[in-house]
Amino acid sequence: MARLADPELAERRRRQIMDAAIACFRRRGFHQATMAEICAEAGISAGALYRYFSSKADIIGAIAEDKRSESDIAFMRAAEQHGFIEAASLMARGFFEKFAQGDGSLIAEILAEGIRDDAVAAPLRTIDTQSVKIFTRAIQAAQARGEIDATLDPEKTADILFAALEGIGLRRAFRRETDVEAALSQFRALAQRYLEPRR
Amino acid sequence: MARLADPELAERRRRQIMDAAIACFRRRGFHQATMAEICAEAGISAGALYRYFSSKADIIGAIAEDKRSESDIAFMRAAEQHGFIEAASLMARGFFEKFAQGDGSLIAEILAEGIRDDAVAAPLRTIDTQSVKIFTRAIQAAQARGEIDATLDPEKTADILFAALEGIGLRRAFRRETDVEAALSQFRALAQRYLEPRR
DNA sequence: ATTTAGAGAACGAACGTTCGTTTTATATGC
DNA sequence: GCATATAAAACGAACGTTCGTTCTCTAAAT
Repeated sequence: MARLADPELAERRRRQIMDAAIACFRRRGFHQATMAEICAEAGISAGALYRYFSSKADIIGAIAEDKRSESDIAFMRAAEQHGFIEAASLMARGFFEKFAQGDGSLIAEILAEGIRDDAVAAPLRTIDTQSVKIFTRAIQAAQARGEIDATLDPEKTADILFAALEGIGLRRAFRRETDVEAALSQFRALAQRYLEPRR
Repeated sequence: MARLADPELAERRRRQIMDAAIACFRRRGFHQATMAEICAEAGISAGALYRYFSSKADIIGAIAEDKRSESDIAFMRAAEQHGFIEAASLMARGFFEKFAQGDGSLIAEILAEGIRDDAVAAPLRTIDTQSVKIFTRAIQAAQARGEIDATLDPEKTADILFAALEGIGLRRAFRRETDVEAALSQFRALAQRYLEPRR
C-alpha cells in the first residue's frame, strides 16, 4: 500500500469505500460481490481503492471492526432511566430497524462466515461477550428492583434474549416481513412473559 | 446433459454428489466451494459429475429440494403422545444435533441467500409455513388441554418458538458451544416460562 | 458394433490485483 | 502572477489465476 499523505482524506475514502462495499455485500453477498462493483458503487477506480485497502478481505475486516464501535452505551443509559424491558425494547428496535433496512443478509452471512471460520468469529465474539455482560448487569439490577424474576440466572437469561432477538430478526427478514413494530411487539411479548416474576 | 440409461445408478450418483457437495458447502460455503473439490470429495471426475447435474446451481437446488422432504410427521406423532413441550423439545433436540454436526454455517448461509434472493427463499418458505401450521395446531390442542396459556395467539406463538429455536442454534454455533443438552435446556426454559398458564 | 459411463485435459470467462501512466494539488523560484 | 517542479492521488488496461463447464478420448458392457 502506497504512502498516504493526508490522513483526513484517507479516512474519508475508507468510509466511502466501506459504505459502497456494504451496499454491494447486501445485494450480492461477500463472495459474489466483485471489486469492480465496489469501485463503481464508490465512484472510484480500482487503483484508487487499493491505495486505501490492501485486499477484499481487508475491507471485510474493516467493516466488522467498525461494527464493533457501535456501542452499547445507549442501552446502559436507558436501562438506568427506564425499566429493563423498556431499555431492551429500545435496543431491539434499533436492531430490527437495521434488518428492515437490508442488513439481514449481511448479518446472516457474517454468522455463516463466523461459524465456518474462527478467524472471523473471534473478534466478533469479543464484542458479543461485552454486550452480554452489559445486559447481564442490567438484568441483575432489575432483579434487585423486583422487576424481573430473581430466580433466573442473569447471564443465561441475557444470552437467551439475544438469541431470541437475532432469531426473530432473521426469521422476519427471511419472510420479507419488514414491520419493525410487529417485530418489536413479538420480542416484548416474549421478554415480558419470560422475565415476569412468579409467586 | 447426456441421456442416462440406468435410473437406479443415476439416483445413487446424484446422492453421492449431493452428499459430497453438502460436506464441501459446510466447510467452505456455497460460493467458495469449487466443483473440483466436490468432485474430489465424491471421488469422481468433472465429466462424470456433469452427467448427473447440469450446473453448480443445480446441485444447490437439489439439496434444498431434498431438505424439503424431511417431514414434520415425527413431531405430530410426539405431540399427540406426550405434552407439547416434550414434543417441541424432541424436535429441538434433532435441530440442535444438526447444528452440533456442522449444519450451522449451512443454515446461516441458506438464510443469507434467501434474504437476498427471493427465488431461493420462496420454496423454503413453503416448507416453513407448513411447519408453523403443524406447530400451531399442536399449540391449540395443548391450549384446549390447559397445558398452555389460552390467551396466547397460537400462530404467533409458534412463530416465536421457531425464531427462538433458530436463534439459540445459530448463536451457539457461532460461539462454538456444541453441547446439545445445554442448548435444549435453554430452549425448554424459555418455552416453559413463556407458555405457562397464568391466573 | 454400438451405446453408456467415466476420465481428465482444455477452454473461456471472470475475478482480484498490479502497474505504468495521467491528472490534480501544492510548493518553489522568479 | 506566472511558470516550473514535485509529490500525491486516481485511473484503467493488463496480468495471472481460478473456476465452472465442455470436449475428446478410453473402458466397459451388451
